[in-house]
Amino acid sequence: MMEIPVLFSIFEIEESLGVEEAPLKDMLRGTGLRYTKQRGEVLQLFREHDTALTQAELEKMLPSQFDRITLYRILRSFEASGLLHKVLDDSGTTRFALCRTGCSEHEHHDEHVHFRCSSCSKTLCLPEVAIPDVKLPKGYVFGDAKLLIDGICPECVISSN
Amino acid sequence: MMEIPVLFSIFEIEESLGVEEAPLKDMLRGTGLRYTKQRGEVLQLFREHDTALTQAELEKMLPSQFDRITLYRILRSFEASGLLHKVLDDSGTTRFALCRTGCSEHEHHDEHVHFRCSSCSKTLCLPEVAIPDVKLPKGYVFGDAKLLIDGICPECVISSN
DNA sequence: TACATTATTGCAACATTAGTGCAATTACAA
DNA sequence: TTGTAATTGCACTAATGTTGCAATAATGTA
Ligand SMILES: [Mn+2]
Ligand SMILES: [Mn+2]
Ligand SMILES: [Zn+2]
Ligand SMILES: [Zn+2]
Repeated sequence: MMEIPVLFSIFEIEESLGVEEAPLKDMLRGTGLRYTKQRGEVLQLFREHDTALTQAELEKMLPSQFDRITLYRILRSFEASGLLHKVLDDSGTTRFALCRTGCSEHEHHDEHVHFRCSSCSKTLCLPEVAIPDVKLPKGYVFGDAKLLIDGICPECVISSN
Repeated sequence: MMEIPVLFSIFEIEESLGVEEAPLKDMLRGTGLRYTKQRGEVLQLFREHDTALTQAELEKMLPSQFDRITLYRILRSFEASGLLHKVLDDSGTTRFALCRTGCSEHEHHDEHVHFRCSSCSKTLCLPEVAIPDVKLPKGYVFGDAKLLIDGICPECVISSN
């Protein structure tokens, strides 16, 4: 079959993906994951929000409606490759948030505090707040720690004035 | 109808409930909850364990098999009256543990660390380990904190020698 | 003890979340 | 362009969470 002339450079093609899509591709490929429209949309949502999100919340925000199971598997694969981390909760549903630099498929480094606002019920990552050391009783071997603080977030404090 | 003679004193009746049942009654009534066989069994299980338990785990341990919904509601009512508190988890199911003294339906005082052993996967309450203070960024109002530490528990450390 | 009142239980029904298997489709690299 | 392997969508199943309501049981009072 005849070769079709190249109409666009690779850069023009990347640009045609939109402002954010090319970096998304890099982020995904950097972890060994293939880029798909669905994965791009999910990752983009996490980049637009600094909050931990549930699957249900994501479904409402996604630009294209795709299969629930696909989303389920995307979240798990993102976690496995160090793109997302689970955020502890006592609600019974799983929450994920974007990992900061340094997380990989081998190890997560999200030793920061999470904050849940009891007013707007958002769960925020506070990457600048480290989890303080805790002295465990004799015999316990420390692995890692997760800290969730409940309270009122700055936005809700302001709007309540 | 003829009056039936009293055969047992109130103390003998309480004793006939078994060693632990009378105190259970007191615990429940102290919080305004009625004593029932089902509630007694659930509370007894929590008293026998120093770990946080899921509904599924409780169902396997309960001496009498009663309705799933009843257990669901017992756990929620126990939490509401300050008998149990939720424990952080990322498995997707809710975990409860026995509250120490000082919790009421108005307020929970479980500012202690929880420890999850990655070997035996038990989640233990460490009431003697307080959650350290955390300095939040400007604008955030602190409510309360929950800290879960992953690692190896003393029992599992010993048995791995 | 008997009764009235009110809380609790069990059942039915439904909603949400989790998870697996497999065939069709798509991404990627040769 | 094409082959291969990863990813997706669909069907289906399991587990957990939640509410309404009628039957039942616990408690206080007479
Ligand atoms: Mn985070
Ligand atoms: Mn506890
Ligand atoms: Zn808020
Ligand atoms: Zn252990």
